[in-house]
Parts: sequence; C-alpha cells; structure tokens
Amino acid sequence: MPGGELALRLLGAFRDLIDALHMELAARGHPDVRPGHGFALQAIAPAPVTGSELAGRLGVTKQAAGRTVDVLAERGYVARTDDPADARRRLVVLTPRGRELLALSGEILERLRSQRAAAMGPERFAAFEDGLRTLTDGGGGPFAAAGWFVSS
Amino acid sequence: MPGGELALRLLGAFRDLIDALHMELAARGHPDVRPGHGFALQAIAPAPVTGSELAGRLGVTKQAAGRTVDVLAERGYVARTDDPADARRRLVVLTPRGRELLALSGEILERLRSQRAAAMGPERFAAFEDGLRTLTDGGGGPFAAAGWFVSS
DNA sequence: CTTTTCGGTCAATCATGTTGACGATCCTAG
DNA sequence: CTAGGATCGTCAACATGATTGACCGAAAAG
Repeated sequence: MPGGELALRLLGAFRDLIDALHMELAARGHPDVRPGHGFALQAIAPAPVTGSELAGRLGVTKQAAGRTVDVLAERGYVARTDDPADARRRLVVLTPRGRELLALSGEILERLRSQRAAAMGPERFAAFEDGLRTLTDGGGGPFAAAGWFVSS
Repeated sequence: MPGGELALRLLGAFRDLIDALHMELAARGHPDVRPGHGFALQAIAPAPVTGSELAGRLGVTKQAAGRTVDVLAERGYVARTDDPADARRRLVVLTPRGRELLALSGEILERLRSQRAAAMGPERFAAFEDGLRTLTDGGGGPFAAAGWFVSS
C-alpha cells in the first residue's frame, strides 16, 4: 500500500463511520447536530466546563469555543449556568437532550464497529485495532482535531 | 476498543500523517500548500481536467473548485489553458512545480509509512493494512473528503 | 435555426475560524 | 485593605472556504 493510499484510507474509514453515525442520528431525532459538535459535546460531558477550558481541549480560541456553545445551546444540547463561586465563569453543562444524544451516539458507533468486526472476522479486526492503537499511542489529545484542516 | 475511540484513532492516525507531511513539505520549499490542496492536485494529476470535473471529484461546487484552482495557480502549482476543441472549457494542468510537489509528497508519505511499519513490526503492520483495506473497500471515491467536516 | 444543456464566473450569504480590545471579576503581594 | 495583574467572557473586525442563485457565452440536440 503506497503511503498516500494509507492516509486516504484512514480518512475514508473515519469518514464512513462518521457519515453513517450522523445519518442514523438524523433519522432518530437529531438532524441538526454536526460532526464538529460531537467533539465539543464529548469534551463537555465528563463535567461542567468553562468556555476557556473547552477552548483548550478543542484546540481553538475561547471565542470560537463560545460560538460553538452558542449553537449547541440554541439547539438544546447544552446550557450555560452561573458559577456561584466565581461570577466571571459561566459553566457549560449538558442538558438531558445532550446526554441522550451522547448515549445514542455511543450506541450507534458501537453497532457500526460490531458490524465491521463481523464483516471482517473478529481475529482480523482485532489485529487491525491492535495496529491502529499502536499507531496512535502517544499522539496528541483526543479532541484537538476540529479545525486543523483549513487555512489559506 | 469502544466505537467512538475507533473513530477518534482513525482520525488521529490520518492527522498525524498529514501533519508530518506538511511539516516536511514546508521545510523543503512548499510552505504554502495546505492539506486540502493535496486532494485537488491529486485529482488534477492524471490528466488535465475542467473545473466542473474537478468539482465533481472533490465533492464541492464548481465555484469552490474554481476558487481552489485560483489559489493553486497563484502559488504556481497549476495553470489554466484553453481547450482548442471547446471554447467554454478551461483545462487545468499541473506545472512543473506542481509535479515536483506531488513527487515530493509521495516520497515523504512513503517514508512516513515505512517508519510506522518499522516501529510496529512488519507483520503487525501488514495485518493492520490488510484490515484497513478491507474496511475501506467499497467506500466512496478517494477525493470526496475535502469539505465534509463543516456545516451549520 | 431554435432550444436546451453545459462550463465558467459574479454576487450575496453563511459557517467557522482568527486577532485584538475590553469590562468585570478574582487573586495575591504588599 | 488595597493596588496590580491574571483570568473569563464577550464585542468587533476580518479572513477563509463553502454554499445558493443568477447569468453569459458556447456547444449540442431537435
């Protein structure tokens, strides 16, 4: 496999997964969530975060993170709450709809993975995942991937 | 490996490759080419194409493709030529600099792949590539990946 | 020859990111 | 306790890359 083909296939595999995920999400009540939003939601899920923390995790400016939060709040996935301990901070938390979306996404992704494992054969798939894990261990944080594609 | 982690690692592996590629390209005389441009150049390389054909291959509108060609032409990687057989068409061709860039990219990607294969062990890497190939066979065309990440 | 299709471009708009600046708030050293 | 600095969130201006809609000239179809 030439080096260029390797890169193309990695992207293709990722895109196939994400496209299938969002097709299914759209069909199940979440037509207005975009791939990029998933990163933000996953970064918000573990615990309430501030805009600055979110920006750091996503690798964007705090202004861009704030804008993403605006969109997610408009669509009902997150809410801003005041921090009683610090009047500067506005904590972003998941709404029930946001939690539902994450749970649904996890379930769908799990099924997509199972389908691929079954189609390929469990042993071959395990070997594939083993290689992928080795390839990506030591890479940057999991979320710093939203906007790196663009530029002049 | 949970389904979400699978997707994240696929993207991470791709991003690592492309980041390393463009770091190296920048250091070797091509600091102003962007990841998205690579897709366009590869789509142009096999034979002269029109803007509409390019748009189809990249999965964007003809206006967006035309704009990409503008940028690549400004930077000396492609040139527009008139088609003597059809006055409507403006064929886009690679310049020598464009061909040099593609050759260099292929060489660098090949080395990046070899490094990863050596680090992991040739047998494990072969198994990994075998799985990846199986996973992505039957997927969409190779280039329809430039702009799918964005949206409202 | 007329009508339709096709290729390319212009214009307006949208989505997403950036930098720079700024008020409000908190923290900390004196 | 207070003054200075750091942090959080936001506003404004701008850049980039994409979109839709409209249009003109040229080719193809009838």
